[in-house]
Formats: sequence, structure tokens, C-alpha cells
Amino acid sequence: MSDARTTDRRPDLRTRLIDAAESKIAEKGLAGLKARDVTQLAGCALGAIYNAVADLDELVQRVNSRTLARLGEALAPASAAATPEVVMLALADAYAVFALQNRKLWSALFEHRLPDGVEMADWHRQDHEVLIARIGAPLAAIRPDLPADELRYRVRTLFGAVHGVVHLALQARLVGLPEAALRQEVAALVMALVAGARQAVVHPDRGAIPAP
Amino acid sequence: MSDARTTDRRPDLRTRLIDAAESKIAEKGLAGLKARDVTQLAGCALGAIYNAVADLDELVQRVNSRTLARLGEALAPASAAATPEVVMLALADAYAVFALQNRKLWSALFEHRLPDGVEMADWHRQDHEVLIARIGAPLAAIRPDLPADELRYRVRTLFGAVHGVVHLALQARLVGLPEAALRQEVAALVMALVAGARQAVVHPDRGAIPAP
DNA sequence: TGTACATCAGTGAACGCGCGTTCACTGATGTAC
DNA sequence: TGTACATCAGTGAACGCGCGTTCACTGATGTAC
Repeated sequence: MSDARTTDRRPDLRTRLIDAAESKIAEKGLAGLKARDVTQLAGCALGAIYNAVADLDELVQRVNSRTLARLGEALAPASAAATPEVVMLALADAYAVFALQNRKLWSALFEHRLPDGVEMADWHRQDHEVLIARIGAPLAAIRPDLPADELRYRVRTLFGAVHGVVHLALQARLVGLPEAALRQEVAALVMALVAGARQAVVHPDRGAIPAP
Repeated sequence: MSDARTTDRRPDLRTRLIDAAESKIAEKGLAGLKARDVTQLAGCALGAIYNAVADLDELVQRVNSRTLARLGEALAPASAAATPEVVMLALADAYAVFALQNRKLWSALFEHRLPDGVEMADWHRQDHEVLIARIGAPLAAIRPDLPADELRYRVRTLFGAVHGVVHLALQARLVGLPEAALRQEVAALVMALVAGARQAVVHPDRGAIPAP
């Protein structure tokens, strides 16, 4: 049952397949991922995929999980900053830089759709939660007054805003927004949002638009 | 050459095909659009598509163009607001509401990818420009100090931020963010951004984070 | 008015291709005796 | 140490299906005379 083959060899090919899928996605994008390319690059037969992994979707999820892990590492230093405001700025900047340096793999995180009715694997969902928590912590520090569920909304909004800007910038190859400009825009965005959040605590009765 | 058939009938079937494609996308999403479904719904033979239109991609672009036109109409009233700040708020709110009420068609605007090397049709590109201009006008009023190209960046950032939040909200069916909450979040986002922009004019030397 | 002919929108069966998945088979490795 | 047998990772040709696009054909409509 637990002989040498199942414990030693299978993980090996599996890793090679994930490696291959990762580099194919990085090269061609998620839509350019083909079973034949992956197995050729991994140096095995076409059918071997289905010994190592349930199907191509699982392979993509494994790659995405790696990407999320690497994103997590890239964001980690930001959390060490002195104030929650600076943490937020550093997180957003690190996010933008990561996206720029891992365009196709980063895009794959959002492009991947499972067939109807199939749920995202649990371990993959948890990878997401970790990232959300990383954004939630500094925001909670800035807005200790917010109840937990409203905080959840705000985290999503903040993430969505930054993500949207980065996504739009990467998608429009025509415009060629330079990296420095993108990081600048993201920083301005987060500063405005953080300032708005801080102000809401200090003057909860006022709107965010200052009186003229 | 210009007999009754070419001028009267072809547009007729073409319209029916676009209608059919539109309702199919609204029902199943862009990925669920099939040539056979469209022709069946339009009441013509499969091959007739290629008399009316170059290929399925063109059909999608025609539908997207309609959607952009309707979006334009939905945003139009916002531009009449008294101050540029309120215009921005109204635009963003109208955008969110439109997206909510036209989920699949709105998503199709961003999901549609042309095959490698094929350019977006010109008339379709222009539809986009019009929308960008609608956001640019109030922002230019708030930031008359910005040079034209920086203004272009800011418009993209603003759009990207709002778009990102709305997109994320619509995508996550699980969370079930209620409509009111989404509009609330979008409003808060825009207020913060607009306040930050206004402040940058009044105190161009200060960052957006108020001194403690 | 009638007849022969031309046009071309519309038809739908057939084509062709990409591609994920299956499955009968092989051969290397391990176990029993 | 050898021999027979079992297992199962790995093989790759073949399957099967979805689906956009083509193309030889038809028949309604219009034109020429």
C-alpha cells in the first residue's frame, strides 16, 4: 500500500507537472494552457496527468495556490511598517509590483473559472482568506469603531479599488502606463482612502467632502 | 446594386441576430454564446450569420456597443448635477446600478477578447472614449491644475477603482453583498477620492494623510 | 402582360480542428516462497 | 539466490464532443425584352 512508488515517485511527477503548468501560464496566459504542452514540458505522456491530478482544473488551482503563496511572501514585509497607514500603502505598492512582475500568473488568479456547479477547492479558498486578513488587520487598526461585518465590506472595497486600478493598467497594453506612474496612482488612491477612513473616525458626523 | 433586398432585408436579419445574441448573453453570459443558439432564436439558418456579419466576434462587439450606449444613457443624467463632486458621485452610483441591473451584459464588455493580433473595431473603441470623457469632465473641473496627460491617468485610476469594487461585488455571489451596501461602498470610495483630489488643489504641498 | 434569365439572401449538412479525457497495454519494481 | 507473480506509474493512440465556419444549393424577387 505505502510502498516506495506511491510515496516517492508520484509527488515527483506531480511537482514537475505543476512546474510545467506554471511556466506555460507565465508564458502564454491561462487560456494558452494545453494538456499536451504541459506533459511535453514535464517530460511525460499525455495520460500521466490523470495519475497525478484529477484534471486540468486542479492543475490550474495548484499553480494559483503557488502564486497566492508567493504573493503572500511579497506582501509580508509591508505588515511590519510602523503605522497602519504606512502598512496599507506598502501593501498596495507591493501588490502592484507583484502584479507587474507576474502579469500572466497574476491574471490567471482571476481568469480561472470552474465549470458550472463545481466548487473551488477548500485549500484554495483558504489561501484567499489569508490575504484578505492581511489587508483587514491595518484597516481594523485605523477603524476600531467599525463592526466586524462592515469592516469586511471595507476590506473588499479597498482591495477591489486597488485591484481594479492595477488590472486596468495591465490590461491596456496600448496606453503603456509606465510602472512608476502606476505605483504613483495606486499610492494616491490608498492615501485618499486611508485619509477618508481616518477622518471618519475623528469626525464621524461629517461626510468625506470638506465644507467649502 | 441598391435594390430592395440589400437595403431592406439584410439590416432586418442583422438586427434580429444582434437582438438574439444580446438576450443570449444576458441569459447565459458571454461564454454561453453559441452560434446555433443565436440563429435559432433569430429564426434563421446557421449559415445566415455570415451574410449579416463577419463572424461571432463582430456580433459580440455589436452587442457590447449597444450595452455601452445604454450605459451612456444611464450615466447622462449624472452630468447635469450642480457641482463636479456631485457629478462624480452620481456617475459612480449610476455605474454601479447599471452593472447590477445588467450583470451579464456588463461583464461581457470586459470578458470579450479578440483573437491574437486582431484589433478592436474602430467604432467600438470610440464608444469607449465617450464614456471616458464623461468621467474626465468633472474631474478636470475639480483639478484644473492638472496637465492633460496626468488627468488621463487620474481618470483611469478613478474608473479602475470604481470598476474594481463593482466587479468584485458582482463576482462574489457567495458573499451576497446587498445592492444598498455596494452603492454605499462606491459612494464612500468616490467621496474619499474626490476629497483627496480637492485637497490636493487647495494644499498642493501636503500629502493626503492629515497631520496627526 | 408574359417569359426567360440573373441575383443573392437564406439554407443546413458537412467539414475540420482543437483539445480534454479515456483505456488497453507495458515494463519496471516489489513481494512471496 | 532464483523464480513466478502482482502491482501500478506511465504510455500514447484513439475517442468524442463542441462548435465556428464553409459551401453547394434553393427559391423568392427583380430585371430585360
